[in-house]
Amino acid sequence: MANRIEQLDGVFQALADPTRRAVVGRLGKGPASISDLAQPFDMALPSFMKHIGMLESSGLIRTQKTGRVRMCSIEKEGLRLVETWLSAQRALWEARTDRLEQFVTKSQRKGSSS
Amino acid sequence: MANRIEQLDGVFQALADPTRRAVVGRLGKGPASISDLAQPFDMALPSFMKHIGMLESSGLIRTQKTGRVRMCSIEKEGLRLVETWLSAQRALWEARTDRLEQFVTKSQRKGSSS
DNA sequence: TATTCGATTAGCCATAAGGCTAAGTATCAC
DNA sequence: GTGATACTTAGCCTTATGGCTAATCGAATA
Repeated sequence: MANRIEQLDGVFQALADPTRRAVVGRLGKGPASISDLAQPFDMALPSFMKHIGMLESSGLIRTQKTGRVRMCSIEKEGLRLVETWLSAQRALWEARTDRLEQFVTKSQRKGSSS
Repeated sequence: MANRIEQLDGVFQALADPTRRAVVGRLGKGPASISDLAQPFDMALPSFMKHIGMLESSGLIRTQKTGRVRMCSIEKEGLRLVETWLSAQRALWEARTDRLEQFVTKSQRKGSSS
């Protein structure tokens, strides 16, 4: 599973657009069809479809076509990747909070101000 | 604070690149100069500087020049934005886990894998 | 069966991203 | 004050992103 890292690229990239984050937010409340999802956005359908495509290929959502309707739902594992990465970062910087704290405390004794 | 949303664009965009995530990871362990940070990457300095620029303008890192050296450090508030957004999403989908669970279970019978 | 409706494909366009080289600026070390 | 060091600026290139229109395809429906 070395491609976890590459998948993170896609997930973050997908989340870097407000339309796509809104879609993720909407799908967080429950599945919806493409046109349901597209309706709030002032955008041509093909443009919107590109967003859906990026969300799906990044693994943030899942879609399935039934008849002529394509239903979309959230894929929890997508956001979980982000959570995992984020936890790792937090772990890093919290591991050195003590040292930093000491440094800052020392510095403030000499320089004061805020 | 309506621009929180726009700032999220930048933060996610910044994190969508492995070089930049690596820099964030490195800075999580402590501050470093530009050339220290650049050294592990096989990339011309100006290219690397663009990454630093994006990280800084997104609010993920802070930099400060002293003499001819520019020191970079992590800006915790940047990643905190992501954490906040992520919590909001989790809150959404956990509020309806039961219904989702049923839908997902059905859908997964047909597709998905890995 | 003819229409309409939901989605898709194909192509175009402008801008941004991510890389490069070459040349410039400002310290710092001699 | 010469030269090395650490960035910075300017400009170029290629590919990706995010938008559009027009035309197509396959269900559903009248």
